[in-house]
Amino acid sequence: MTVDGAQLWTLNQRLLSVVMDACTEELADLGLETKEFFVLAEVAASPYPAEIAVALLLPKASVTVYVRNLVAKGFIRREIDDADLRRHRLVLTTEGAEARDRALAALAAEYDRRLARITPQDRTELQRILQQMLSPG
Amino acid sequence: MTVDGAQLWTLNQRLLSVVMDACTEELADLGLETKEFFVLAEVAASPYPAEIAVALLLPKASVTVYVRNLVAKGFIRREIDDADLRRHRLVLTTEGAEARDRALAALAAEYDRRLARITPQDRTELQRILQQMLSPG
DNA sequence: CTGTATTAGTTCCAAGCTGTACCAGTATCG
DNA sequence: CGATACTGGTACAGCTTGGAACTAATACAG
Repeated sequence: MTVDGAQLWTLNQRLLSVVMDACTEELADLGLETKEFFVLAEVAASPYPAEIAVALLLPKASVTVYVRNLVAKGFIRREIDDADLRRHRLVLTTEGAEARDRALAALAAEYDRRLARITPQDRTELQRILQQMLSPG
Repeated sequence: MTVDGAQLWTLNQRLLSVVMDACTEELADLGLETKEFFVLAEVAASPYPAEIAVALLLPKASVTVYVRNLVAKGFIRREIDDADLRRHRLVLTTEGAEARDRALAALAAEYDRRLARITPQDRTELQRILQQMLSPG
């Protein structure tokens, strides 16, 4: 018998909601809104607003807002890209990198609380499966 | 711990975003906003607004709006609960059930497109793992 | 009964998000 | 070079969202 995709999806969806909800307060303590955190965490991999928008499936206008906030909070810094003067290269500040790491740790801790219920073997399994499902194509 | 919880979380999060984004248009064709769909899909299991709010981690005020829209679209109907006159028992209309099923099918199709990359064995595996992680505690 | 506390659902309005229009810099073509 | 098309980022107006206050029904104590 095949596993029901919709059911599986709902299950997964709910899991992520619950974990994120549990972390919202800790993120706030670090001075981060949920959406802002996602942007902050993406800066290292995608240092330009346009790239972040694509990576996170967010409208450009929204990224503008989150970046503005993150700059105001001193978590990131804008630099002008010498190669393309329209671009704002985003750079993590020391505080930004620290906040991001702490936020990721908090998230991992909560997720780990869930992961702890399954065996290490299952965790490796899970990672492999998700990676496979997410791979481009 | 060999598997990084934060990484795993991000992976999973991204997968769900991508799948949901891919379905948004199809849901719109059915006359459903994304959030409305979640409410519609929950009505059968949680027939009262307050229950839906708890189940979906949504504020009551938001549920009010989505329910209003779903009623206006003819997907659900309000009935007064004889046992408790404050309560609005929500009932799926025929159109509502049909729209929900089609939406779920679209979602499952997209998720299946991803699931198709892994073996049936892995799917069962995945379901078991997620269920375990989500179980109350 | 009356008074107090609790719960279901709504309304109000402030805060948040995003589509659209826009400006500035780049690329290409003649 | 000048015209046209495109891309990066921002501004703003309009819609969506959700916290707080509110109303109506229930529960229960005295």
